Amino acid sequence: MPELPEVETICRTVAPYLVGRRIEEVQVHDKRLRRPVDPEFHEKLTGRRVLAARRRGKYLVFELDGEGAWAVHLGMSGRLIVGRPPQAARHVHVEIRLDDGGSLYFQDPRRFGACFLFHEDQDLGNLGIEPLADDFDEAALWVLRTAHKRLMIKTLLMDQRFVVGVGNIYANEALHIAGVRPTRRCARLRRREATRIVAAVKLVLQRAIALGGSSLLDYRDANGQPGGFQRTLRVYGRGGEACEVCGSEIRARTVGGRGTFWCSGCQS
DNA sequence: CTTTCAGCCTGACGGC
DNA sequence: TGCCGTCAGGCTGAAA
Repeated sequence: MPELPEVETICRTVAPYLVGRRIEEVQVHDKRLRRPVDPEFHEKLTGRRVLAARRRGKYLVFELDGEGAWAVHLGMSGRLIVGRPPQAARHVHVEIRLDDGGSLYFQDPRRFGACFLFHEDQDLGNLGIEPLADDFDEAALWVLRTAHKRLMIKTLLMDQRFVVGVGNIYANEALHIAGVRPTRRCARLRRREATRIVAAVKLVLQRAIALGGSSLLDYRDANGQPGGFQRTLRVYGRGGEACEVCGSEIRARTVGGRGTFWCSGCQS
């Protein structure tokens, strides 16, 4: 499930293959993504040169010569694969050939992803603060919590309009590190806790990027998960187990339709 | 305006 | 072995 660290890692690993290259050929095999692929996508992309690769929230953005940029969202199950076609060639929806003979494949079994051309970043939607940027600090989180006092803190962290890139897994993990229950209403947050949450979000994302860097490019892993990351999970998916920090039981419930986990001992 | 929630989709997994 | 039901999750758009 690509969240910020996975998208960041993919961005870094794909960039050397794409940046500077001209797109020679585009084949769209299946337009039926979450956001249907523009019928003219292949015409509009063919012949363009990729000038840069960057990430905005969970979007990969490839700057192109001429007007506009190309965005890829991986949804739940999307992958970008460079080099050879994926071993299981099913669900490869977009295939791109570059001027150096290289290829890029967009594969997405669940088709929750997106692949489109756009002009301004705001066309990507109303996206919030980048959590790893300096402007995501205690003061920024405090402003958000004050504007949305009734929301649960986990819901706030996961809402892309407020903070981008933090998905379900990292929201759960960050709040465990911060010692704050996911169900806590923003109104009842203390300033000190906001500080801890900011630090925990940054920590968990940076740690995941560090772990994700090695195993993403070849995608041998059946799930495309960054190697080693799952072993570091402290609460996610561990409902009923004992917390490794304090031994208390890890609780589980649904918050906003998402699996939510916290330690009954070290999160208050 | 804000907040909630069903629905999109396939693969994995458990039960029988 | 295989069939069936359930669940997972990011995001959208409609409803409350």
